[in-house]
Amino acid sequence: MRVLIVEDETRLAANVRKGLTSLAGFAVDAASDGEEGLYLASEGTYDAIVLDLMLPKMNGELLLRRLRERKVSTPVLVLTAVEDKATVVRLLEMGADDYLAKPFDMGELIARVKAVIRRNFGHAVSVLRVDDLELDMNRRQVKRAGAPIELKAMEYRVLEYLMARRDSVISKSDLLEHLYDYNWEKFSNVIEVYISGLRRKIDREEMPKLIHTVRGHGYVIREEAA
Amino acid sequence: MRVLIVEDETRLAANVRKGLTSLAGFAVDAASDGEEGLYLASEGTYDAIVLDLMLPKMNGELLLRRLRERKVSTPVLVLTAVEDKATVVRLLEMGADDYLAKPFDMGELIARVKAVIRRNFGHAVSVLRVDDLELDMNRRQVKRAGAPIELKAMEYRVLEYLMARRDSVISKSDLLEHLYDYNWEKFSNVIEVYISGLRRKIDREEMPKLIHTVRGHGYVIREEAA
DNA sequence: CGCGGGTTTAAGCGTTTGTTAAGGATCAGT
DNA sequence: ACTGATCCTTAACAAACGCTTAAACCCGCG
Repeated sequence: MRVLIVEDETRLAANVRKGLTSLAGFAVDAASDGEEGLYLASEGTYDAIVLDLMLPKMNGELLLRRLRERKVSTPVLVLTAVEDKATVVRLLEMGADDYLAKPFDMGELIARVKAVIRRNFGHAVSVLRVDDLELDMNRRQVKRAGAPIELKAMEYRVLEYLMARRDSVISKSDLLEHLYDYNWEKFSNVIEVYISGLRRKIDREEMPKLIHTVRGHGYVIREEAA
Repeated sequence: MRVLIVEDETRLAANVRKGLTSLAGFAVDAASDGEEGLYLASEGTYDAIVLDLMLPKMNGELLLRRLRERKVSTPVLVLTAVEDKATVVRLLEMGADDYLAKPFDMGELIARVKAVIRRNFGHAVSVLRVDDLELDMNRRQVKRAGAPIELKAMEYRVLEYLMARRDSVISKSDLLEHLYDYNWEKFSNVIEVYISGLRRKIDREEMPKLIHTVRGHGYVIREEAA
């Protein structure tokens, strides 16, 4: 998962970034003012945006409006300085997905960000399931047929993204975009290496294969029907 | 997707082409001077244009102006040699969609190109339907009568193009133009081969035929009325 | 400063795909 | 029905693609 933070207080932004990367395993980009934030957010490659309201150059409310005008539907979690009912209602109507009053607890922020992402992908619960394979997004734990499986951080992230979009074919560049920060891609076969590792651990021996490659397109995770 | 590069440094152009084709899977044409660039761009068949400012015969700024005068709205990403605020602002007002200062990271260029294309398309409807045949552009999945169908990359692209223009007769050269780079005047029967493959998978047995050939003109995909 | 895990790059190898080519089938005009 | 043109299908092969393994790299920690 890839998250954008739009926040001018660099101290706070650094904390949030640290929390989201180390605790949630997300790729995080940060923008320090409204214009840069809108610019990055417009690319539409993020799975969620954490948006402060008080910002230089363009305030968060305007940013959100512009973003929705541009038909970017990335879920947005708003950080408000004070509990201002009217503002909050307006923001939610404008397309914000959740809000959090400062000062907030880091654990709660992480939980909320995960929640909006989950909702956006269309499942309310935090356990993703495909056949007898399950992935608990909160505990960061994976099981196949009840047996726990140890994954490296990157393997987990690849699997999580594939499972969040089960039944859809995900291209390698799509995966790269959502697993790494920075706005660029790599000439590399990392993804293939991780897929290889995942298969060794998940689709082993005589079990039905869940990770399928669609040559020329990408990968899907799905239970084989026919 | 089809992208035009207007750049006189052939070395750079070759790199960009390689990146866009191999990583993003786009078809790429290149023009080495402004006049040729404007000529090709005016055809309006591109999904994005990468435009250098310093060019022989006609500079990029003029090219962009002419292009917009002609009401061609293809998104344009400008490559500037130096970070010159005034120029950049003028270009953006003139209808450029993004810019990148040289030297740039290849991955970043690719990401930006994809971003402008995404923005331009909005989140258009992504599932095409003809009778009981459906093609989901997001999932890259094709079904007939509910049953999923496996297609090769090229077969998929042919089908996608035909379905996007359902009910109109598409000539073979039209298909070739959209599936390959510009300089494709070779005699070839590739299209016939793909159509053959598609029929075997889609119009099978006793199902009503959806892919029709119009002798001397091309192919149509439509549900047979009479 | 070296160790160790995780991450990334690089290279070899087997498989699939894109493309060409050739022969058969079908169509339209005579 | 004959003929030339157009289209369909199959087979073949080089190139592209994806998988795997091993080695290089990186970074935190002792």
